[in-house]
Amino acid sequence: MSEALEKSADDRRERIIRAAERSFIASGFHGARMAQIAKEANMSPGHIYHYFESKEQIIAEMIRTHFEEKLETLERYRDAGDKLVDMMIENLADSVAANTDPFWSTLMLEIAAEATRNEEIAASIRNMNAKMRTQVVSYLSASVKVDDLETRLEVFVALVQGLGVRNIINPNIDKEAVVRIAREIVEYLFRRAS
Amino acid sequence: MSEALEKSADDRRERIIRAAERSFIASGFHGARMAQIAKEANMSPGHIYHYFESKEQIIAEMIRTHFEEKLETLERYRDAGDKLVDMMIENLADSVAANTDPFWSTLMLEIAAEATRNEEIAASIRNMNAKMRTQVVSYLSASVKVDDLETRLEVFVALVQGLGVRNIINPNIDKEAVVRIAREIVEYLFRRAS
Amino acid sequence: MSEALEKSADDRRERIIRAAERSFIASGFHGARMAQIAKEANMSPGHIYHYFESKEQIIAEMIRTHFEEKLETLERYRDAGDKLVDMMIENLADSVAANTDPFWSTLMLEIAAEATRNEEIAASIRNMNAKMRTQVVSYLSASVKVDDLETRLEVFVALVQGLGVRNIINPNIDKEAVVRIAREIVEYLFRRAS
Amino acid sequence: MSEALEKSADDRRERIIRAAERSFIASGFHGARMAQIAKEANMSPGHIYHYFESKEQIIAEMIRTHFEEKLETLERYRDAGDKLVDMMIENLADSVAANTDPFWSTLMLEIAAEATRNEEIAASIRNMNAKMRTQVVSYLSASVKVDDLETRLEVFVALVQGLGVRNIINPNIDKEAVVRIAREIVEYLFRRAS
DNA sequence: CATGAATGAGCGTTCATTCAT
DNA sequence: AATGAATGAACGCTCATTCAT
Repeated sequence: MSEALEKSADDRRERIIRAAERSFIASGFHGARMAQIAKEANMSPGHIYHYFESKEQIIAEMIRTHFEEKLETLERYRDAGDKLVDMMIENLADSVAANTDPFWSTLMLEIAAEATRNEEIAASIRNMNAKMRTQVVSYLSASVKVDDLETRLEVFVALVQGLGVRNIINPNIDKEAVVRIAREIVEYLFRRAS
Repeated sequence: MSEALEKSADDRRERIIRAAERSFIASGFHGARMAQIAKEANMSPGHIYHYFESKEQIIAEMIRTHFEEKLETLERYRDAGDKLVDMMIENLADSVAANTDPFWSTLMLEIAAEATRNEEIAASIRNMNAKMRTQVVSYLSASVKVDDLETRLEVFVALVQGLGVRNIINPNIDKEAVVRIAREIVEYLFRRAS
Repeated sequence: MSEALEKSADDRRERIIRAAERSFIASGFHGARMAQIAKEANMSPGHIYHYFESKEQIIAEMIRTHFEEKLETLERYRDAGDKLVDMMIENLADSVAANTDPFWSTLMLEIAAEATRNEEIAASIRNMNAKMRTQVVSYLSASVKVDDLETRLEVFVALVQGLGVRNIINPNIDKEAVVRIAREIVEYLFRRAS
Repeated sequence: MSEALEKSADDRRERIIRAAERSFIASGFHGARMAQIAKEANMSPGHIYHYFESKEQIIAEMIRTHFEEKLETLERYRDAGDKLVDMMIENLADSVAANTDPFWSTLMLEIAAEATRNEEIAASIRNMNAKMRTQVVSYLSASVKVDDLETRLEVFVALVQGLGVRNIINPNIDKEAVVRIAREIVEYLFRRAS
């Protein structure tokens, strides 16, 4: 019973976070109203406070959840060995698609903007980003032998995330063409370099 | 006299926009209070409404002003001819520095986020961005003979702006190393391609 | 069985009232939360509503209980006869102590304040106070022969309860010295007068 | 101009405090709603916050104002010399009337109750009460030569304030008769003692 | 009988905007 | 033109009460 209840409580938290996410995407962290989130979560505003202490906490937890999911996604590259760059190139279309997804890119924008304002969240993001970077660098370093690997990775991530921002400003970019070019850049960054 | 007054009114609008910009950078579009903007502009809150109809309008106008300035900046590349890519490469350190400047990148984030919420602003941004793209493409097309030039330009801009976002999440990136790598990417995009 | 259940129900009501009393003393009528009362009563918040219709009703009943207990206490003076004033003087230290007890005086304050707001409670208090006064007057009239006995009693009660209020404002009063003086006032009120 | 403005601001604060006082008497500190206070003050809720930081601050300031007024009232006894006790006896009817005034006694109740909950206010009240006590003791000590003067004063104040509380519980007390008896108690406390 | 999850009205407070001067 | 006092709608959040189990 206790376990069932716990699961249920986790479900509720999950539901609230997902509802909040939708609201945040639609209205921004500040524009999203607790009433709106409650409605999205099929819940009364008051009840949300059984699971979260404040709107602020929901934002923080949603961000954490997002990064954790990203981190898990990286696991699939763990045992790629020297096929990692191949995989990256193969998956590049997916990566670009994911980053230019209007929902995700909007959310990333909100998160980054929040980080410039809220030091607690900034610290948490820096920390989680460092974990991800360390992980990917460790995977890559097996096959990519360059001393500026971290910088190259940062450039790669900047490119992909930058495409997300550009897609907001100009949604007409030819994604296929972009992927074609990006692929060659990845080759340059992680293959010709090795 | 009428002209003097008009000029004075423009000065006031300009002063308000600059004040708003500082406030927006410090607190975000939503977080900036009209009272704060008024103080920055050395003006009473009420008086701002002689020059702007709403905070929303100030935001819109500030964004427009920003893009206009960017557009003007591009003018200096007008007569570069086939030296344009050289110039871009030469100026890359400055471009990266400008885009990773916390003030500017924060503002860019706010602007992009606002565009996802406010269709009027989104349209205006798309329009001004198209102008800029057209201009740069026309400059570049003289020396860079590729059929996917627009896409390459988009990739370049994504990279540089992406570095701005990354710099918020990870302010420790080695900018010199980044510029070194970015330079080679620009070479690849616009030179080897030619 | 029905009787056992009834008794049990009364026990529960009693337990709730005691729990409420503790909460009211700690936080005031308004400040005490139903959740807090429920916790004190080792009961779920919802279950309290099987025994009381509302928080308001708990307050009313708690006040009634208090006065009933006071009334019962007075019984011990019933057969004092002409020793009653002696007893009052003897017990004065205890009376002062009881009235300056922070718990009781806080509660008295809350009750009096509530009476100024809630006519139903005010009426109930007036009624129970009248009963007490009648009782004490009847006991006293045996030995104290004055025509303004009721007034003298009221003055006495005012003094003792007033000490309770003063003790909140100035907790450093020398209670022994106060009792010494109060004793002489009681003598004056009920003895020299006789 | 600056002085006129300042005066006006003080007027507003005064008006708010008076409005709050009426609301507090009617509904208690907690029961009184800012909207109600605003209405009483002929002001919008928002505007109150130009003059006070919070409801809490209004309460604190109202209490302070009250004590200051009381303190000023005491000034008239400053030069009474050995006529002071005569004056006290003469003014007793007024003192009792003032203390049994439903508005004042209700407010005193709220203040005392608040002091049991809010240490900041408790400290402020203790402090202001000490000032008043010191002042009256200094006036009285000229003519009343007893070593327990402070205690006697405390007993006197307890009696008069206690009558205020009693008057809430039993509004039918014969005030004239009470004053007659109280007068003799005052004589006993401050005259026979000398 | 008993729980505690769930509700939603209503609170104190903020702030873009308006208005009197 | 210019001020800043004034407005009031709307927010995040609380908590007495109800309801599903």
